[in-house]
Amino acid sequence: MASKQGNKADIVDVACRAGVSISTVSRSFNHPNLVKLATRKKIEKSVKALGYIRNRAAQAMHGRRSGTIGLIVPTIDHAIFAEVIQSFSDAVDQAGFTLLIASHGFDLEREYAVLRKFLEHRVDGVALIGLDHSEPTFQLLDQQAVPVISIWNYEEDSRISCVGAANNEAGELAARHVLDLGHRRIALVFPKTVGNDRARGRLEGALTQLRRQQAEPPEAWTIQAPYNIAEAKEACGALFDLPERPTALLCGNDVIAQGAIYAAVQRGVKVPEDLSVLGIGDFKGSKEMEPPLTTIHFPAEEIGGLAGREMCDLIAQSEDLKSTGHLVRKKCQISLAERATCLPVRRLR
Amino acid sequence: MASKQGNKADIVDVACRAGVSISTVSRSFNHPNLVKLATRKKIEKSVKALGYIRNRAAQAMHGRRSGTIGLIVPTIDHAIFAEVIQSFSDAVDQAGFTLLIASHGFDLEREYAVLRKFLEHRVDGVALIGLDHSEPTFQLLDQQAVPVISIWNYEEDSRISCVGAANNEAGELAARHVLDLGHRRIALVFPKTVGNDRARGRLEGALTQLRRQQAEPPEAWTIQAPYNIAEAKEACGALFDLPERPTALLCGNDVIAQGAIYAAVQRGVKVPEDLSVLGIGDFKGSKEMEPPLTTIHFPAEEIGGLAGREMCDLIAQSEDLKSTGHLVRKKCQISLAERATCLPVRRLR
DNA sequence: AATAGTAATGCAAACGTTTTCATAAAATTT
DNA sequence: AAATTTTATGAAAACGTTTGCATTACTATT
Repeated sequence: MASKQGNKADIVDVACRAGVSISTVSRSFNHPNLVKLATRKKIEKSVKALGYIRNRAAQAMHGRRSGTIGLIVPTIDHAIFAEVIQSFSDAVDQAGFTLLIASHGFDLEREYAVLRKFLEHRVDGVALIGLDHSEPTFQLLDQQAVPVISIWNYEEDSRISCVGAANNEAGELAARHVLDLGHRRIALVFPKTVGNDRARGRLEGALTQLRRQQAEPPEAWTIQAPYNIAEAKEACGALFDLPERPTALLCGNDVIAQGAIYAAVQRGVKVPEDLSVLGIGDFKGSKEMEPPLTTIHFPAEEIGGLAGREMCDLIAQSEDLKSTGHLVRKKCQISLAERATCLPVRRLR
Repeated sequence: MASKQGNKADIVDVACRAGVSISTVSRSFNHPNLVKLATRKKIEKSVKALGYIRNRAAQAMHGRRSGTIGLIVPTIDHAIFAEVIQSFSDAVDQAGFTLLIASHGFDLEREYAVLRKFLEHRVDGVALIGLDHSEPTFQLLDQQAVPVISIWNYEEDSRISCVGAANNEAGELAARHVLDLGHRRIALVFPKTVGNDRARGRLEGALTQLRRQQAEPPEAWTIQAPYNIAEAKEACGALFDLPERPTALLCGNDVIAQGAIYAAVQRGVKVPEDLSVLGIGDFKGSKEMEPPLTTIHFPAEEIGGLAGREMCDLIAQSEDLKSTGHLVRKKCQISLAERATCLPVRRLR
């Protein structure tokens, strides 16, 4: 009766009921080979009967790991991150970790606050999206010496370990493709780049490439839109309503591209005949769109999984603290996914 | 020097450096009004200097709350849940909680395992999606007497507290609409319903309504497709290739509807002229599609936010344990979002 | 049968906090 | 100026584990 009363069972209760000491109970969990099979059985029975659940908080207090990993993302509510979060989650889950997730809404100050909160919970490791973080964030990470990994971006001189792709390459690749198709009248739709190095890298890469070929777009053709269909559609609509229309549109990601295509359809602008549209990201469903979206493929699942496993490794290493603490960087390959929304320019008109 | 050495600062270190006892330091965090301003300043300075971060694990051990809430979802990688997860996260975040998230991939056994793991971490509350859970899950919840809430479904006789909408009503509403438009040749595309009461409710609601009007679809017209564009597109494509084609398509959610529309476009089947398509869910972007998707609106954000706040309330109540522990149920209203993918049947042909 | 070695267990200290109770100092009342 | 109340602080017990060390109970060796 007393056990049912919400006063949850305790290792002491388990020990009593099994007629052994608490040390033995603890050992039977952590080093089963050190306790006799018969005793283990007794303990197990007692655990079952009492509905005992171990208290990780108490374990964590012992300098043991908390068994948690903190993941801080700009937003959960997004095709972009959902996939990478899922695969990261699966990877660390497999290693027995529990995931703490928080979002900061692209606000680097909130990111810092969340990091602090995670540190209070004594997470064994921290994963961040991208490499753009506030100075206090870097310092805190450094000072607390917590294993940390950045997901999504690759940079050879990154300040922290990273697993991801080179966003500027994605931008270049995208620009090169439409350029190769003969386009010169090219417009750009990208989100705000402050605190978002993914977008910045892509934009810069694209711009570099365009400049190299004397095809830099006029100011009216480089517009801003956040990563959401509604606003992207609206922004692109305005672009299409301009007296001069580009022949190709480079979009910051696939969501923007989708918005752009909807805006085009709405106006009777035919994609790809009247307008080539290129996305970046290759989100789920982009391949199935009609027409299928030409885009730059990012191996989101691979990145998330790799990052998750790397995170676990980093944590394992930090355990035997002889670790030299050097950074690890993994670059994942991106590639052009040529589908149906881009056409050579000569076929136009 | 000793402080920088990874041997992280401790409340004792803080106390020493500030020249006060640890009790005072602890108090200055938890009951600031009980300690003199000057002392508090000293402590604060010491905290800053040492880079001290409180240890919630140690706090949690004291019977205090861990400050965490566990959220268990079928999958993160989904338009459906992303939105509700985000708003739930925001709500509990605002109350100072940290969110533990795990997914079970629509596997109720894994759900149980995850729940156990969360309980080991002594989460202050647990949120689940839907009301379909394994018996052991319910028992564990009950026995551990942890505040729990179910998100997404409303049922008046639910076994646990819930915040959500009535999925069968959504199904009925959807069916009624196409019926009202004069359709009789109606096909159904829904995901597997085992362990997914959202889908089951919707399907049953739709079927009930259709039967009521003698419009139950033939077996070949009730097909299965998971919640993902690629497979939905394929399944619907097969449906369209049948000798007889329905005039209306009821989809289990908006993702399936989108897949269906792509399959239609691919085959030159015009939506809505040749085929009316109705989604359920009203995901982000559904309104912006071309043509804009007619669907059943689910207030995902409202549900997530409400659930988050309710979760916090539940936790607060469980604190003063005089709480009678009665369930709370909140029903959110769904509604038909009439847009452009459904047309009255007489206009066909 | 005595001895050494090993396997299984228990005792008690530690982990980093919070909190109750006691005490000292300051402010208020008489 | 003494007595009382209030405010600020400290000492120590508690929370639920793990683990090093000590002890006891077996097994194998001589």
